[in-house]
Amino acid sequence: MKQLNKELEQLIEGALAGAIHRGDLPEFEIPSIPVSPPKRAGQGDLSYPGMSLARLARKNPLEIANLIAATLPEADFIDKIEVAPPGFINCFLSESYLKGQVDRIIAEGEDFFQIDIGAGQKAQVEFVSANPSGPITIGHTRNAVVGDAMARLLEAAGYKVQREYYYNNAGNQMIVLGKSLMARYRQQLGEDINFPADYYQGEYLVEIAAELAEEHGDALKGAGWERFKDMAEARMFEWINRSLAAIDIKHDRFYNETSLFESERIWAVLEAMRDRGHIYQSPHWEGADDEEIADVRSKGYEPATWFRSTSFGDEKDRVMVKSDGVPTYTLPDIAYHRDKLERGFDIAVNVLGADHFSQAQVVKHGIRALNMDPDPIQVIFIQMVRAVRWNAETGKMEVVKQSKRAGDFDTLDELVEMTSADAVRYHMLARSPNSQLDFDVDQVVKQSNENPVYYIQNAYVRCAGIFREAQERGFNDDGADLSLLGEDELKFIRKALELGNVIEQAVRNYEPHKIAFFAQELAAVFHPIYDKVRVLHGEVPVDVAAARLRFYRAAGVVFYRLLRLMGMSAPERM
RNA sequence: GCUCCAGUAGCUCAGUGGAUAGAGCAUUGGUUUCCUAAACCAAGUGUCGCAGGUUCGAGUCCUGCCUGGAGCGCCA
Repeated sequence: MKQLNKELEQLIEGALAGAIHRGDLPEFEIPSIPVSPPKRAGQGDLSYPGMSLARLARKNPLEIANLIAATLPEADFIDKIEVAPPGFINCFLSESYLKGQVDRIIAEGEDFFQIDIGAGQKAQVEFVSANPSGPITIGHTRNAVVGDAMARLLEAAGYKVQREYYYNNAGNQMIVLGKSLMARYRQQLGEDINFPADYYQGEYLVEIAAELAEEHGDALKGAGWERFKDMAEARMFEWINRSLAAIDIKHDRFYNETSLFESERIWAVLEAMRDRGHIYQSPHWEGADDEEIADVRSKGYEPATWFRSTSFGDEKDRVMVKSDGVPTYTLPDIAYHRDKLERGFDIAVNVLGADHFSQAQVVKHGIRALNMDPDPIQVIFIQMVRAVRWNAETGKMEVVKQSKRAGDFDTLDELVEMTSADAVRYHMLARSPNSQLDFDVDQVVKQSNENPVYYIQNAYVRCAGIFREAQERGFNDDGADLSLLGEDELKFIRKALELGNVIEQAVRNYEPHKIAFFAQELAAVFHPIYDKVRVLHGEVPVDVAAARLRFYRAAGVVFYRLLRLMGMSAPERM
């Protein structure tokens, strides 16, 4: 389906080129100025600010606008062009074109506004990537929802998309996880043993230990922490997948951090960086001040392996391999991203918590140090999530304390249990990733008109309801004459046709939340029409009813598409 | 101290350098012989954190400052 704003931009640019060619305007490079829907009625459906050209064309903006309007070629979607001071060119869409879109929408179905800015290029979205040491938390959930929506939008924009989870199953944390489970298991067997403060404290390890004791009795008594690590990891992996599946999220690939160790790729990466002169051995980094040096001395460190990331603009150099010979998290992370780029992704979106900002910068420096272009790596930083709740006594929003007491929650599982997968997805998505998110527990729990989740889904339900009823009455939209549609229906079509641009903006700016706001806006256009524009009613002539039924068929298609883009279900009934 | 994010209606937040700044919730009043009222209609609320600057035009861009959050580890 055409993106009308793009079409109009091209027509205007063509008209400008013609005017320059004829000498009506002086020679200048035509800038790309976006056409957008104006805010007010009477200003048309698409608007181009001709004033932007005044300086370049050295001409009165109104004159320029008039010149363009007069020479703009005809197009099937344009009804008329008006010029408004100080220099807007307002385009009114043709009614017959709009009415015809109803059939186009139905024909495209689930591919409604499948655009092609990706042109089949390979894109990857790496998201969640939570450490397998505990359940998916409310923070991971936001990451999951944003990442999956981004993947769906990239698909809608014509990219081939792979969803990947970087599975941090290497490093000290996994050792601690294994030892924690081992200690819990022994406690289950009745041993009175110390459980250190730096072990994983969560109740879930106690539960797993209890299951192990049930299954194996004391048969695992002599097993080492490695065995417990493997069992803990397997359970965590299964748990994480189950939690994510509950909100309809599935990764195509889990990329194990350990594979980078086993294949020795991390060492290859380190050597490649060393060959280019970015690696050195030292007890402290080259730019360390006296205080840092004194600190290092007091700790008695042997020399470590440093990456001179300051060459790429970093504020200090970073340790790649600790003095005990164990790599930091950063080295495999760089190796991982090199691998991503070598797999040939044109876009590699990385959804990360804002607390990973510095780390992501270092990885990009590392990629540059390998003489590779980090440009395909695009990072969406997600700001913090807090669960909040209205306190009627203080009259303020309050942060919900994370606790296991009834009513409070801090995991995805509990969140879904208290609300619903759809509610979680919508509310986590309907916010700019750059904004901190206050997740209002009570509002999400409410299943009423106070909740935009159901407002949007109900639009689809209503479309489905009309069809159910029509079918029962033996009525259909065969041979519908779309010219019988009225201004209300056209209003919906106009809004629905903005979807292509919404998808493009969301993809180009890596802002998947835009789709959630658009869905809400479109539902707000739909519901008043539903109340007003009846199909199965005695006073509606049969031919008009058929046209309207076809319209609601198209509306249903659009809402289905939107709900799927957000990863939400499209129920036929509430 | 440095870096990043945010500050817009009572609350939670949208807002492509364009026209008279928007939505949901909350508040108030109304609507159903008709496809599910989880809906609709109507009403009110703004120093867009502050001060400068750029521009024909700034909530949006630049500079400085204030407030809140995140980061600045031989953790992952």
